[in-house]
Amino acid sequence: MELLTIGDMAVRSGVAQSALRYYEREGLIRSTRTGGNQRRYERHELRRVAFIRIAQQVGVSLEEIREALAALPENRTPTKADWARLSARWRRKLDERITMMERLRDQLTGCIGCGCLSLQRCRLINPDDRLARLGEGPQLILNPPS
Amino acid sequence: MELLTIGDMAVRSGVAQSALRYYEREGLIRSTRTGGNQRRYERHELRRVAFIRIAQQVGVSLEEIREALAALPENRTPTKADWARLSARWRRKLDERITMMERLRDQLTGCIGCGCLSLQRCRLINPDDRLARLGEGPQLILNPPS
DNA sequence: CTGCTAGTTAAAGTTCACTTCAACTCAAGG
DNA sequence: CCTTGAGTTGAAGTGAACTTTAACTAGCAG
Repeated sequence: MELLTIGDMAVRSGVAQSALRYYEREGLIRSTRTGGNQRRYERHELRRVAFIRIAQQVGVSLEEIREALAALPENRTPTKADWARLSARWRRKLDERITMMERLRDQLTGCIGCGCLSLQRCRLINPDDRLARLGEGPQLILNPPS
Repeated sequence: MELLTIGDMAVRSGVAQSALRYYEREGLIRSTRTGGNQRRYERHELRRVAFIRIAQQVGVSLEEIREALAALPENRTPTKADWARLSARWRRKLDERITMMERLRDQLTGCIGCGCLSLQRCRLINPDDRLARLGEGPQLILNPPS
């Protein structure tokens, strides 16, 4: 089995056929066509789909994922090195997101102690007036300092 | 300033007025009305809004948040203890979510080494055939064992 | 009273990520 | 040749979480 049908892709990736067609329309994955106009996928497209689903779990939009995948070569099958680069970048995104959630958790824990949870007013969520210039809302959580 | 107008709420919570009205329609927050039919919010409603936004950051739907907030008393201003109970439950949700993202990160890191990312086929994402009966897709990530 | 700002409503519109539908084609088996 | 199963399309529908719009009212300064 050289190329995969859309049915194969759906079963092996756990993603609905309609979603795969949608991803293709949105430029996230690609396929060639048979004489009878049916899609055929190279096996490495499964990795793209895997990457898409993993990135979605992290809360990344399809638009951002599309941009990230654009870093992969158009004309040749991506190598391990190509995927490694992409995955390393993504690992950083994941780390940032985990850090943000840990901060959120720690602040919530703090708020259990003080009984607050009052956004701007709460020194645990917004401990520094300096943050005020960044805008309204719980800045430390929404726009964490990098 | 005893009660807050919707404008005050919007500024102090960083949430648009239209969103506040929406939350009220959906039963997430409450207000009283003036003689002229304008909304007036008690200050503790700011905490509800804070909680809503924090929970959303964790990826919880408004429906789930509504159910959680239902644990707060209807007839009296929530006490520190009320908020502490709610926050403690939420902390558990946050911990679970963080654990899931750490697993995701570690698996992605593993895949940088092996260059894979092939869903079912990848032993790092789906290391045990036993998982197959749970359905298609990268089960370890989508339905992590509790 | 005139303006002006801040608030009210119901209803319609928006974005994202898909799914569903209707009508159609293609390839293989009997 | 006929049926069946898998595939195709564009268009419309879905649900979540809001936002926008239009037409209206309330409260206050001058």
